[in-house]
Amino acid sequence: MPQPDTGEQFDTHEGTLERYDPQTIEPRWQSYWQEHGTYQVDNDDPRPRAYVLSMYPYPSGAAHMGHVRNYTFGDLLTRYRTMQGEAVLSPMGFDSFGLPAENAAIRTGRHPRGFTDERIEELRSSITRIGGVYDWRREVRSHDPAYIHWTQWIFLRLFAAGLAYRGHATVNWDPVDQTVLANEQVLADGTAERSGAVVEQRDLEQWFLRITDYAEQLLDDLDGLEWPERVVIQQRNWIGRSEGVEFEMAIVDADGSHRSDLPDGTAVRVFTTRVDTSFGMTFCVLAPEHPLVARIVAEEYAEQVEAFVARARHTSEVDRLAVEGELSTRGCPTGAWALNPFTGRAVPIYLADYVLGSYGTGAVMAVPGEDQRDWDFADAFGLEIIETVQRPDGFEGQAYTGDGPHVNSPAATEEQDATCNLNGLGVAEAKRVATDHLVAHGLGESVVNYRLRDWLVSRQRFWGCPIPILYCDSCGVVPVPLDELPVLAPDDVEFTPTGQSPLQSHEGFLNATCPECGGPARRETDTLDTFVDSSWYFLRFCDPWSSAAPFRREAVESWMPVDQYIGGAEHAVLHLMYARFMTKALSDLGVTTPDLREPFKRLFTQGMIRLDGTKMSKSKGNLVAPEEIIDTLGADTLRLGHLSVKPPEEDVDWEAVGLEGCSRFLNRVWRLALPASTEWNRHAGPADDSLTRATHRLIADVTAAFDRWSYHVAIARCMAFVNDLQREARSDTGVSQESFDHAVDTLLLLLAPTAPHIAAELWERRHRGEHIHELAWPEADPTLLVEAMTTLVVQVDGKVRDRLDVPADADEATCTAAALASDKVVALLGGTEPARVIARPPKVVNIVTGAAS
RNA sequence: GCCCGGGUGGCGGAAUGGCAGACGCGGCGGACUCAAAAUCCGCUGUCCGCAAGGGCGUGUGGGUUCGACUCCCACCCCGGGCACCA
Repeated sequence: MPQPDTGEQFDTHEGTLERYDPQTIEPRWQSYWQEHGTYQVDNDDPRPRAYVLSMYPYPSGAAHMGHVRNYTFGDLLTRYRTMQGEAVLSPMGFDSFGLPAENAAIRTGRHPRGFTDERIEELRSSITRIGGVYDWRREVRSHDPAYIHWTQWIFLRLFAAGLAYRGHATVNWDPVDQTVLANEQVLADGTAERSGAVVEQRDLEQWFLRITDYAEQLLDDLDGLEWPERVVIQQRNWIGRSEGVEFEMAIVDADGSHRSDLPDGTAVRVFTTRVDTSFGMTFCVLAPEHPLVARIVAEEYAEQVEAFVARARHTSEVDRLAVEGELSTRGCPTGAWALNPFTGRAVPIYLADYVLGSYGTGAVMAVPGEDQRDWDFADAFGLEIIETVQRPDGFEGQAYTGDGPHVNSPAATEEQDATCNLNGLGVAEAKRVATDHLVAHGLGESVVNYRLRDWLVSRQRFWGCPIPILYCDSCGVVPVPLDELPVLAPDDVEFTPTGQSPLQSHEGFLNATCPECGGPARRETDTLDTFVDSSWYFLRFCDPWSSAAPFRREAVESWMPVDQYIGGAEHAVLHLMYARFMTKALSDLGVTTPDLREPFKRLFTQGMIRLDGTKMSKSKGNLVAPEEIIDTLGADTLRLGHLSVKPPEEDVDWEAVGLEGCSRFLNRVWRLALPASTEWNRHAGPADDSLTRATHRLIADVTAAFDRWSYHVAIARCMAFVNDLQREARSDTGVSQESFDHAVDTLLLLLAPTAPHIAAELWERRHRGEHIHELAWPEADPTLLVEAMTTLVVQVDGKVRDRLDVPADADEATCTAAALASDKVVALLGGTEPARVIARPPKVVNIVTGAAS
């Protein structure tokens, strides 16, 4: 039994209790955890392993509230699971390449490294002051030469495997940040996710990673992840799997005969998901950039088509997406015809800007009867509409996309009937028959298309990982030899206001020797998207000391996959998709193990912090500075504020965070737990049964709430417990010393993950130097969770009319008898017999009178 | 348009078919104090009532059930995602 410690560790002046002062206790414990390596884990740790990871931050200087929220969840989980006996890998690092530092360099002329290093130190200090505990020995920074080395090594492995390639494509150009962007970095409205600039389209030669090779796996493996459904759906949407059929349509004359000006077999390939509606195809549409356009266009339309194609090319993606435009101006006839293989009839070929050259085959068959967009186009150009699916009764729309029996297919001739008759079939069955028909006649085949495009990774920026590639006049594209890595950007660079990367004009960097022929070569000046850095950092954390490889395979095997990943939902598609791709690719390349297919087993996405409805993030600055709150109320109060305000996955308005209540609560805990406190009426008598039971109930409730991430409920339970305990310990009867101490100690253990500093301080004072975070999480005694008496709710016709105390093990007869004996029930029944009595002992008895019905 | 969330006091929210509103904020009243702060005690969904007590109440309308914030159907509103992807 711990005795109240009135020793030398602190002073109590006569009658004055030492005040709770987070300013003195918080730094003390932060140093303690760091110096004692409380949260350092080694790769040969014998305890069961857990990997808890918060997304590593871009170093933007002092932490903002979003960081606080993010890292509080990760930190409490690390502490909680450690108390549960696990070796928790809890690393931290910095995503330290990126444009803010480069833009600052352009503004000030100062090298981004110094700027970045300073901000890393500021952020590290902030994170420490929140009480976040990490194994800092494992820190990684994207801009460290060692990290650059292995990022480049990975890139070269991907290159050797054909997963990194240089290709020509129409790409997104950000005129403000002066670089190309990946599709994922462009918002739906055509603006850049980072800079907000309207993105332009440019045809450029760029570096890509072949993420599309993994489209199917990226989709299928989503099923095995314990991720928020919302994020899984976003990834599914982004991958955009679409099953359909591709088939060829011969280019013919209007009467269906061979076109003598074209070589035999000239055909356009179309992709459709509705091959069952092919009999309703009345025209066909090509993307303006379709390679066949110039060859098939009829002479009398040549000028018109040329103008249309030129306009489409110069129209930005934004405008092309502006649906409001007149449909008739968005399409253009070509005068060419294609043969519908189902009907044997020729249909006119049109161009339309809404058909994308980069999706499917860049050409579609148009079935206005069953596709609204085709209907609109047919309407605008006066084209024929054939319905091929029977409309349900009362259908009033135009195109019909629902199910129903097929009609009008085939079109009348007996000859067609014999090969492919869809009439009467439902959509699914008709698709099967039509597909079989095409395949049997060698006209087409089933295909799966994805919306996902390859990941564009080159950036025309200085402050990123250089792409380790050389261009030699005689040997072409040559990878930098592995033993020459890392390729580092030079320090003697000048940043010009034009925004152009200084690498592009730095002779010392540009000129190199071709490792293959020994001749002169030019260095690649583009750097990698910073999402490449962050697509493997979680692997490096497993073994950041490795110098012969990015990490040792055994180390990764022993920690991966991440058990709990924590971060913002804004990365739902970007970072999380890239990291999944990289994990699969590295597994296939043998860099990791064959069974490591997914990096993050469980994902938690916490809500954003808003102030006056606006997002508080790195781009909007520190609208409320966490440091100011730490300086006044303390980090523990700030942590509790974040935890108690709302369910963690929801967005939070800063105004809703109740810091005062949390601060008051911690002050109460302080006075309750301070050994010298004389405020409480404690006696030496036997243990107080009801308090002991309440304490065990608290353990059970808080643990259950933790396990379902209901931290706001866990804290509410602790607050209620403190209120009750205070009331009892202030009463004339008081509480037993033994039960009181058990209650307070338990409370401190339960608060150790959420309010770590105050819990550590009070525990040390109560237990002469013991360290709470090295102790085990308390366990509730199940026998004490069973109450002797319980409240029986008595309902009459479903309405609560009385509450009775009954033994917890009361049987049905007892409960029913007690309920029927209740004065209120007797009065309500007024002597009549109840029609029915439903008893669910010992919780509820519902008495049904005949009167209600 | 499609897909996901969500709608409960003045506010944030709690309640996994069985006591709606735990806990916190705010508000009102009181104790302590010369006074204030801090702390403590009480009240605080709404309507009727002097009171005892009762009516109503979880976006709307139906349904299932002895019993619905909870399950089912339809709808309205808010937030987010996707959207010429053929």
